[in-house]
Amino acid sequence: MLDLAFIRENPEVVKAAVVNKREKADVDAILAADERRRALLKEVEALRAERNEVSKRIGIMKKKGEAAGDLVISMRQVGERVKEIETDLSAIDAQLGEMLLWVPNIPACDVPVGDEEHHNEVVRSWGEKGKFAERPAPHWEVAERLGLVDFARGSKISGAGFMLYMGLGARLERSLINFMMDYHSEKHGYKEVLPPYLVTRDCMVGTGQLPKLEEDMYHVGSDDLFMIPTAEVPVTNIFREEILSAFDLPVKMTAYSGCFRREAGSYGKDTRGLVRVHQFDKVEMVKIVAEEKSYEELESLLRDAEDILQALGLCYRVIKLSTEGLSFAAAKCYDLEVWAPGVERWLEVSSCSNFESFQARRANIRYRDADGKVHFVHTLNGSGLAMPRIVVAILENFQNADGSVTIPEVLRGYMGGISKIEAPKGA
RNA sequence: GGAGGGGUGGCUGAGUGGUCGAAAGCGACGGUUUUGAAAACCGUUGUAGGGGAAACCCUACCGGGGGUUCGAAUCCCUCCCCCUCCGCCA
Repeated sequence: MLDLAFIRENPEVVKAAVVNKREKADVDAILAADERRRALLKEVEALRAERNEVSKRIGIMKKKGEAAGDLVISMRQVGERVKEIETDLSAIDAQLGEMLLWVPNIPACDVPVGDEEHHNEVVRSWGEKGKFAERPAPHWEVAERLGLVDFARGSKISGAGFMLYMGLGARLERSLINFMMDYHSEKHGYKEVLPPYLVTRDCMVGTGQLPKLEEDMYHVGSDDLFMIPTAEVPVTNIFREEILSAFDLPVKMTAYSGCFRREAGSYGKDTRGLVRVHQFDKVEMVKIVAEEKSYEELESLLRDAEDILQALGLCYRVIKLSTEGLSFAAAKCYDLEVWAPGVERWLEVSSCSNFESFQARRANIRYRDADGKVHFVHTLNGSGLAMPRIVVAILENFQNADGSVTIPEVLRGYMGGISKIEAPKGA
């Protein structure tokens, strides 16, 4: 959410953000509602001031045993008028609040304007695309041959897009989670968190998934709870409605969670394999920082995510997203894309974003500086990383001519010491 | 799920219709004193919105929402959360 006073004073900046992000918020309607709201407020506050003052006098008169009937009657009328205005005011407040929830964050000034295809920027890349004698098999073939994922039975249990990992496939997934969690908590100094997977509507509004993305979310109607699409939601909302001390900042947290996405409207794209699924595992990093530090913290967050890819020995590139690629809530975002030779594509495995105070305003997360002044925090998060596509990259990059897959060295301790996944005997 | 008890400022906690944004204590901050510190003493100490050039003024907020009343932290309704006991359960 943007500061209403900021919108009032910089309507052109906000309108440009709406256009550049291809959003639909009506800034002029917001300004009109804001003006109307302030006029009503002025009126009702004057009436309330009068009523407060006279009511005080009535109390004193009654205590002395004096009659106050006339004053009571006239205040009854004032009260009725107050109630009328309050009704109008709460209608306009609700309307204004709803409109504000649809205003996107403003892209940072160094974010390229335009569509993703032409204006995303490759910032750097790391590693080499592996060389293969012939085109490597896509991961679903590797996974099936080695008995790592049972796609058919996953669909039988839960429908298309739900994965059933088996044997060493399940072990590989768990190893990756543990490896990443250990790395971020031990080497990068993040506090480990294990959050709930179901959150309230307020949390979803707080981090900006709602109202815009409601149809992409799994919703438990009987309790009005949402399955989290990312651990970002519960973890960022840990400090919702709180005022932190400047001395507690930066807060750095890392969390593993299942992530649940309906992916409505994306049928037909990436329907095979592990690239786009309804439920997946992800290790997330969240930072809560003072505003002057947030861009610095974004760069270090990005490096923390890159470290994982480098440790796994996977070739990747860093993309700075253009305005149209930015999510609704982000001011700036880097994507990490890993090379997958079997599907011959770069796959997004992390988004590292700075939300500035956008989420903090929605979730009301603030901090008190050394002088006692209260400010909104800046929030950031980044995947560190999303599992399924890392499994894709491992299976496709590290497959051998004999059909086996070599396990990256950093995972071997987590995999019970084995260095290769081989086809089950007799298969 | 049932029965009972609670939710008040950074914390503890008083307040059951009127001058209460809220006693008291603790903590924090500033000052006096001290070589320095502690103690003692004095003072300050919530958030947000609106108005104003400013000093400052007004309004709202005692878990959330609604109601009664001239007036609500206080009475009523409703929802949420916490505690105790019972039930159920991985």
